[in-house]
Amino acid sequence: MKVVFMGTPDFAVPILERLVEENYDVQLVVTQPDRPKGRKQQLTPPPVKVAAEKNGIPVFQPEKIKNEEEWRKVEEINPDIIITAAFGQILPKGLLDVPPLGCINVHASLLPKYRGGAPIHQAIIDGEKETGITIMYMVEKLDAGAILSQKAIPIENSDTTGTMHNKLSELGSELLLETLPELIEGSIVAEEQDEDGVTYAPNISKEQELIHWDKTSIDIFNQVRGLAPWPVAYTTMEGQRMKIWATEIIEEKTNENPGTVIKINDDNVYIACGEGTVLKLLEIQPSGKKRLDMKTFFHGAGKDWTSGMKLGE
RNA sequence: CGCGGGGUGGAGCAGUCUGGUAGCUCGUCGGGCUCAUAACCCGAAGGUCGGUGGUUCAAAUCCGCCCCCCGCAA
Repeated sequence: MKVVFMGTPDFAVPILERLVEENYDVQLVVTQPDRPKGRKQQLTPPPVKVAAEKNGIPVFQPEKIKNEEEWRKVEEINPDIIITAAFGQILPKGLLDVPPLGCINVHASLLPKYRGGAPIHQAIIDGEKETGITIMYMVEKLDAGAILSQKAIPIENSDTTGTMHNKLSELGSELLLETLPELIEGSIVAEEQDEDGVTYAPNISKEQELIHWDKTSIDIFNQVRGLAPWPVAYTTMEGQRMKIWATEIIEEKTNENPGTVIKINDDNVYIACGEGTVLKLLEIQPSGKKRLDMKTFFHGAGKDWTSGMKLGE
């Protein structure tokens, strides 16, 4: 059985690798073109490309798979199935119709919730207590196809997008390997998504990275861990940008205005949030500096911090 | 050549503008106090000040080139 795998970032790598390990005949890996990355704008291959080359699988990097001359190249392989995971491009109808077993996608949410490109981030930002993996058929509309299988896992308070990303990537590869045999046998029945339960998780925008201190400590706590380790929530201090990597909710109330540094003792810093709630900072990163825990920060650049200062200005 | 911050004992920083014996908050090690301690007191070790070339009687500090880290932008 010929498999074509389509994926791009780290999330897709374990999924591809497990397929190869289980001896699925992955004949072609389709991934995004190398993109300039970082300060130096260095052309960097996507992680999936690296993994594919390591396994000696041919790689195809179309600029736009929508273009017929591009997807026809995939058709030439005559794949029995196309499996995607965070590919980053929408497959055109013509290509969706190519494989006899269909095109299936490994998506990091419990569909119909969180359709879109940032399901893990959004679930955590929303304070969800669980999320999961959905494997579904692909249709023209984004993440809207009939569901083949689904598996949930809890989101702990200690989880961030980073930790969930790893857990879900692993869960995704497991679920895929469980689902594939059933799909091939035809013993599985796909279920249409409940359109009433649909929510969306579009890619994180710049605005979502800024912390609004008038939100409650719980909301900010969730925002911070939902954006860690990428792209990371930030605030400002005397005009300087400052990333917030980790926080802790404090069960106290305050009358201070949101954003005010209300208390500093030793390495503990408490910030007033909305509705009188309080948040403690654990790890921050001033612009141009490295990520520091508060104790370390106060040994150096944070020496002059005093209560009464305001964040977000 | 995209914009900007930075590289100073193990950590985080000051000192650079106005060259002249390298400092702060911690950590480490030894000793003391204590029932005890992450607390307190006393003492010690530890730095070619990113690299390289230059200016100078003298360079962490001024000038040139290179390397690395980070924030923004893409």
